[in-house]
Formats: sequence, C-alpha cells, structure tokens
Amino acid sequence: MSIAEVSEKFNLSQDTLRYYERIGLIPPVHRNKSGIRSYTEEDCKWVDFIKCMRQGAGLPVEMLIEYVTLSRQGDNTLETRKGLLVEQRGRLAEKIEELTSTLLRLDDKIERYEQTILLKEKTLKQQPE
Amino acid sequence: MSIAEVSEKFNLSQDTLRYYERIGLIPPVHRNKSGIRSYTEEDCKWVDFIKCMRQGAGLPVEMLIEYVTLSRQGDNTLETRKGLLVEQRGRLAEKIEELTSTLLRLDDKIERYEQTILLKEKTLKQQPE
DNA sequence: TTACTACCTGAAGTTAACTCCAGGTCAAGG
DNA sequence: CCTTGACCTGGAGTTAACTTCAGGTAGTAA
Repeated sequence: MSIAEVSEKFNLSQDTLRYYERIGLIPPVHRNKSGIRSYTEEDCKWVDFIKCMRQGAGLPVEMLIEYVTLSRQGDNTLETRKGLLVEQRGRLAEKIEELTSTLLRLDDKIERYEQTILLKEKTLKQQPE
Repeated sequence: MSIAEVSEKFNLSQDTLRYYERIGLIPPVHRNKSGIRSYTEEDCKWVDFIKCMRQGAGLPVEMLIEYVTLSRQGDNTLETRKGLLVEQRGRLAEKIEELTSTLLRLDDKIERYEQTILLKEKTLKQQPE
C-alpha cells in the first residue's frame, strides 16, 4: 500500500505518517527499490494500533516510542512491554472514571439550567409585556 | 482567600490562576484596596468549575471562555449557555465511549501477552539451559 | 529606615505533537 | 527528451495551554 492509501484508510495525513515513523512511533516501513514507502499488512497494523492509542486514548508519544522500541528488540522484552500496557491501562481506567464523574456534574448543571429556564418562563407569563 | 490559599486548595499554580483570569476563563476576581486578589466564595466556585472542565474533562479553553462571557451577560443568555453545555456533554459522552473501547482493546492485548509469556515459559522448561 | 515577603503586570519562553515547506528524485505519459 | 505528479528529506513553523521572567508595589518586622 502506498502512503497515500494508508493516509486515506486511517485518516492520518501523509506528514503525520512520516512523522510517526521518523520519531520511532511506528517501526520503519518497507520501501521499494527507489526508496518509496510500501506499507505491508504488518505496517498497517502498527499504524492502526498507534492511531488508536494516540488519538483514541491519548497515551503519550514517549511511552509509545518506548513500547515500539522494545517490540523491535524481541522476546526478552515481553514482560516489560506487558508492564507498560498494564500501567497505561490503569491510567486509562482512571481517566474514564474522571470523565464519567465530570459527565455527571455536567448533567447536574444542565438540569439546573432547565429548572431556571422553566421558572423564568413562568414568571414572564405572569407579567406579560 | 489569598491567591496562595486558592492555589493550594485547588492545586493550581498562582500563575495558572492569574492566567485563567487574564484570558477570561474565570470572571475578574475581587481585589483589596492595594490591588491584591481576594477570592470570594463565588470566585472559588468558578475556579473549581473551570478546573473540573479543563483538567477533568479537557474541554477547550475557547469554549469555556465563551461560556464565562455569556454568564456575565445575565439571564437572557441562559438558553445559549445551556446549549453549550449540552453540546460539550455530547462530546464528553463520545470521548468516554472511545476510551472505553480502547480500554477493551488494551485488555485484549494484555491478555495475549499473558498467553505468549506462559507459552514461552513452558517451552523453556522443556529445554532447560 | 531597611529588609523581607507576597503579590502585581505585560511580555517572552516552553512543551508536545504535529504541520508545512523548499528543494530534490524517480517513473510514466506525450 | 521533457513534463507531470507522487513521493522523498531535513528543517523550520504552528498551536494550545501554560510557565517563567524582569521589573515594580505594598505591608510588615527588626
């Protein structure tokens, strides 16, 4: 797959794809003889995973680079990699809790707005013009 | 309450508190005769709300400034303000969904790591040293 | 009076994570 | 052969949201 196709497929700009590769956020992508990127299935899986973790979960780039680097070092980094994921999973769960409680707070506030607005309408009706 | 106390209470730096006020993210704080901030109960409520919406929910500063500006314009902006909140509530709910599905994906990946690690250990035992 | 501390302001600096750009290569079509 | 279009690189520029700084004031303690 060309970079244009991958960009289209994952809705990431070509610049972003090259940037991710440059900083090691995805492993080096396969190239053809004239140096042009040709994404394999494997490359695409990395893009998918990284997009999900970055844009979906907002995990920090630094941590993901570390993860990718470890992945490229083979099987004796399995434990470490799992550790990283477990840690981030924890963070994510916390974040979800926080967002959920903020959601409730917003709901509360919206509810109060509704009360206030209703009250105001009633008052207005009692004093037309 | 002095800015130092408010900073302590909400765990926001004094600089951040002044910054929030300067850009209109919270309404102007009450001052004493020599120009020093003295936060009222009301001021603190704003700080609390804004901290929650920014750090807790990550709502954009721009939108919050608009909300605060509207609040200071009185009752005929009630509907508009409610609209803003409802919109952000929607965004937040979406975000939570996204994070939750990413969490599941992470769980899946962690599970697979466990499998792989177990498998590797077994293999090692069969071929000691 | 002098020194100290907390506070003030406007402006410049920082950080993360892209995003854009200038200048260059390469293969294909006319 | 020449042009066109997709792609390449290294490096500079951008954006949001703070954070730091230089230079100044005001109240208080020795």
